[in-house]
Amino acid sequence: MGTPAPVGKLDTLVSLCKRRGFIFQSSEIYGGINGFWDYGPLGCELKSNIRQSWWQSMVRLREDVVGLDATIIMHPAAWKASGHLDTFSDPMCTCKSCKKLMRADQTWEMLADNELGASLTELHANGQPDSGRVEGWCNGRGKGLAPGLAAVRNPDAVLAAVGTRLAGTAFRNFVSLLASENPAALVQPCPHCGGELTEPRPFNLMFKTIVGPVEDPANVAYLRPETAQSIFAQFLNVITTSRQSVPFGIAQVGKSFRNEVTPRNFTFRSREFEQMELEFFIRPDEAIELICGRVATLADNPDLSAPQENWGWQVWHKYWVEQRLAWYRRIGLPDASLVQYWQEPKELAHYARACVDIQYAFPFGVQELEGIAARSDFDLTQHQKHSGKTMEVFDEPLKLAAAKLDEAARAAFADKVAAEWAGRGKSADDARAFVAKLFEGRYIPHVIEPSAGVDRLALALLCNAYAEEPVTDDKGKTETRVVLRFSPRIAPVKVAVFPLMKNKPELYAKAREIFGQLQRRWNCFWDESGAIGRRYRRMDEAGTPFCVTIDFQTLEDGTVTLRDRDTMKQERLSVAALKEKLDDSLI
RNA sequence: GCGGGCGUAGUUCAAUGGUAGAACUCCAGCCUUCCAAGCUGGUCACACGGGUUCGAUUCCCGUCGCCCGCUCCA
Repeated sequence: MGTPAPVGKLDTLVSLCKRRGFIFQSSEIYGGINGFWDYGPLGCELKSNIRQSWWQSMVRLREDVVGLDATIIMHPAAWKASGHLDTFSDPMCTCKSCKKLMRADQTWEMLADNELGASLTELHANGQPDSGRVEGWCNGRGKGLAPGLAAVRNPDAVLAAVGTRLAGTAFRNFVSLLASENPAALVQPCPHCGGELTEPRPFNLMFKTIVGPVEDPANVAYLRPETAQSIFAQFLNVITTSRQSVPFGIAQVGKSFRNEVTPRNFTFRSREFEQMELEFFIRPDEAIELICGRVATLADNPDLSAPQENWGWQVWHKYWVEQRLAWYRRIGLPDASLVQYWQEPKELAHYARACVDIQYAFPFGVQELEGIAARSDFDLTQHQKHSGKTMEVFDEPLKLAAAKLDEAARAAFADKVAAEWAGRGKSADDARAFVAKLFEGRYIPHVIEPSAGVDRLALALLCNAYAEEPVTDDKGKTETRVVLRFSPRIAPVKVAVFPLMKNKPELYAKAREIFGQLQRRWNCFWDESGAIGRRYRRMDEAGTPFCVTIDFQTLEDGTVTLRDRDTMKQERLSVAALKEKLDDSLI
């Protein structure tokens, strides 16, 4: 086997994807459209195999996960509840000097976090800036830190104009005075260079559309930016019809849409993309404690091979991380190419308790394939608030466990939970109301969310599979063989079938017969044209793991040759043995 | 959205103010008893739209797309 050559530049892969029919630019005959990609004959098989493998492992092989296939367009209120309507339309500013783009509501925060901000804070001296120092700063250090700041570009005029107003003023006002050519109209400075920011402009990260024939603001709806929300919105229907109870999960695969600022890196960041999401609902830790007496955490070093009754959210979260990593290994991504990135507490969304990114080392950098978040009961709570429908479940074991406690034990438990919640900055009253519900066997489930991108994974599999290797023929001529070493389980075409020669009718007929048999079980490819070696190489570029050739010996003893993509070795075996071998490799 | 670079067959590259050329690929035929062989023939391109010009693939403008950087990434 030759040395796998990593895809150094994405261009080579993009070119192969087009040449072999994996991925095309959307609407290419019209010049293409930025951020949208189509999957050709091989690409759609690859994606289909990814989806099927995911579904198999997440739904079919489990008894505690069921499926859902919801619409892309939902009631707009769902997006209000989820928070997307607000967070996906953040006003953005551009700096007129350095041209950087940033969220308008974060500029002060960014300033507070950087060197420029620190330097200005020092200069501000709690509202008692020294005018000499300010002037010195503008002529000195400020030139490096804030080349765009008005007071740096033009210190004499600006400092004269603001005069004594610098003293005794608040920090933001102080900075704004330095940032403005016109002290009457204060501007907010760019946190990067001190330059003038444009007025905040709205950015719409969700695609809008109109439902119904009348184009009226009341009819605005959105293409979903994630599939997860429909799972939460259908939570009650699924739980009442599926005979599942917490802990259990709802899985969904489907398209999502985000009006990305910058689609980049081939299909990696697309505006239309496909997600594979699981929302796995679990009991709140407090319920586990009532039922089991104690909550298992990672500190207990739990065995993660099979779920246990006493697992708290932390263990469930870790369990899903391990499950997902095992799946990536199974479909052919080596451990060495995967990175587990545990988000720092300050990076987490406010409702998230933990989030792990599973990242892959793409040619353009280590980037996220999947995020596994512990989202507490945030989502269901939001939908409960906005829809007015209760998202509480009734948990019989919990009610029975609570019934065994006497008044004193209940009070002690309530006190303990109230104290814990207070420690996390939550209201003690809420904690007591929550505990009262728990004693009735009721709670809003918490959720662990493994959310993966189909397109990103397809790209990772392509990058991982791509290899170039030198091949020397009998005459000593060396050429480069391009081969996609997909795991057979996700390879778009499993078996290619070739008659050794096409102008021998008996050979041809036998080959067609065998092709017909294999075709019923696997995605097969028929190729009768060109030299046999050429046909093998074509299949190498498509990533087809096996090629079966029917030759004259087949007519005599019924055996065929099976050629292995990776080793290029051949073995001769009967058709029955061939099927068995393929079964072993492909299922 | 901003700045820079780029845009010629499927791919990789030429040439040109006067109707675009090659290699490989692809297709067909012949040949061929296992790794891109050979022979013959064939298909396929100046991203799109304006402008200048007798004439534009070439010069100019705009749009779109791709790449790089900034930015965004619940």
